[in-house]
Amino acid sequence: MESTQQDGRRQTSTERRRRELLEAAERIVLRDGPGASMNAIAAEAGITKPILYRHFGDKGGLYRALAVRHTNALLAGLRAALDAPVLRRDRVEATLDTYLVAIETRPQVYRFLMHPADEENPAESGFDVGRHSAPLLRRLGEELAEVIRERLDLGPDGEEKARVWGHGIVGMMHAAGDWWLRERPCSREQLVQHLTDLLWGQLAAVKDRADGPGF
Amino acid sequence: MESTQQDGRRQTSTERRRRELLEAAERIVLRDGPGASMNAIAAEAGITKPILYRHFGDKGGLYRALAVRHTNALLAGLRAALDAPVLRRDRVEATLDTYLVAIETRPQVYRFLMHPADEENPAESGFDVGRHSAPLLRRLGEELAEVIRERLDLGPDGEEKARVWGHGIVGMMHAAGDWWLRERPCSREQLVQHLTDLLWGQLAAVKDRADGPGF
DNA sequence: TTTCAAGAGTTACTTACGGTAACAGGAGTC
DNA sequence: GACTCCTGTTACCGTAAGTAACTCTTGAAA
Repeated sequence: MESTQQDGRRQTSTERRRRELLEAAERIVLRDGPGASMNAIAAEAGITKPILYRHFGDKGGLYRALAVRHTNALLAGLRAALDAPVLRRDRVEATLDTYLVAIETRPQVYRFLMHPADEENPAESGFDVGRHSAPLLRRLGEELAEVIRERLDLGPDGEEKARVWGHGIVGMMHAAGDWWLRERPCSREQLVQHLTDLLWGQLAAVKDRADGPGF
Repeated sequence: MESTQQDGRRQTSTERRRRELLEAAERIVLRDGPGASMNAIAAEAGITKPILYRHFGDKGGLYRALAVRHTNALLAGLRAALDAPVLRRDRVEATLDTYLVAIETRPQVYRFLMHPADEENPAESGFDVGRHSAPLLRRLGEELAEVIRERLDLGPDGEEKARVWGHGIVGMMHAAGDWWLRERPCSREQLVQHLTDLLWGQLAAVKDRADGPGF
């Protein structure tokens, strides 16, 4: 009994330490971008490199641990919007908006999670670094595919179609959000409306221009 | 006159050399992935590092030059499909298919252009490197937005909507293509059909499942 | 013909970063 | 008291980006 409790205490102790290290890492990554060095992170935590390596294996491990944290938070929010008991179109709008609010309110975290390149000063580290967008986007795509599959009646090849749509819609949301966050050409509400219009078939329904070639 | 000709000859000479270096770089990048070292590239070209730096400034410059090459080739193909004098739906299908054929036939080039991480052996270079997807995707999005704007009558805020749709559709194509290329869950034709169905408003039109909650 | 300018090329170096021994306390446990 | 485990250190290795300083060749111009 006592030994079990002891093990428990030790476990929580190392886990707490790990959390502290992750928080230090996060501060530095938010300050220096994904190119932050292990030395810098260790210094911020008040220790030296080898401890980081003992906790996270390698730099990828540390970054993965950081990414998992934020990814889980984002996914929880999206799941809630996706499961809301409202009309389909409202649900789509709510989900898009949830995602956009997330990237709008914490752009640094977003850049870390999604954006590989063009960080900070281009003279740094030669070219670029960091990047984990692919895993996150794939997770999002699979989640959405599952929701689509279990909600919609897509006929014989519905399984396949649901997955294509899931990844496609996530990609649309991601690319549009990335561009919007960079250029801010319109309000969030307008962006959501435009995207929902697109998903609601307006591309097929809208007329050709009078003056264009118009096929 | 003679001096002008001289300058011309010198210019073409250095440009030819630059092209040769880029071709060597391409061979190595295709062999070693985006983590290819400048030393390896120089060796492949039969020279040493400083020459590469004189030609391209830094590693980013070299990679950018490589990316521009392929990006231009891809864009030319897409523009042709986008401008074909056929019905709108056929044009959309042709454009999607053109993109998918490109990434299917030269996946290594695609990975280099788009994909930052998960290359090769994960133990290399600590974490990951390379990446320029953002510039390419942004260019594609802007191109598509222009086509949409000049072809379709989108009403008062059509300018804005065209840009949102351009980036959104490109993102959809990219994400779906990336996932498809990795998992190959269906034929290219089926993928094109599913994506076109999505863009044609099937998400709005399709019925709820009989057994689901069905909002 | 000599001279000059410029490009191609080299060796050898610096700097920085990821990652790894090897070692030194300190706190609980048998 | 010896054992073990965790935390922490210093000092190092390998590799890769990027630079400085020098040489060689070539082609034009005086």
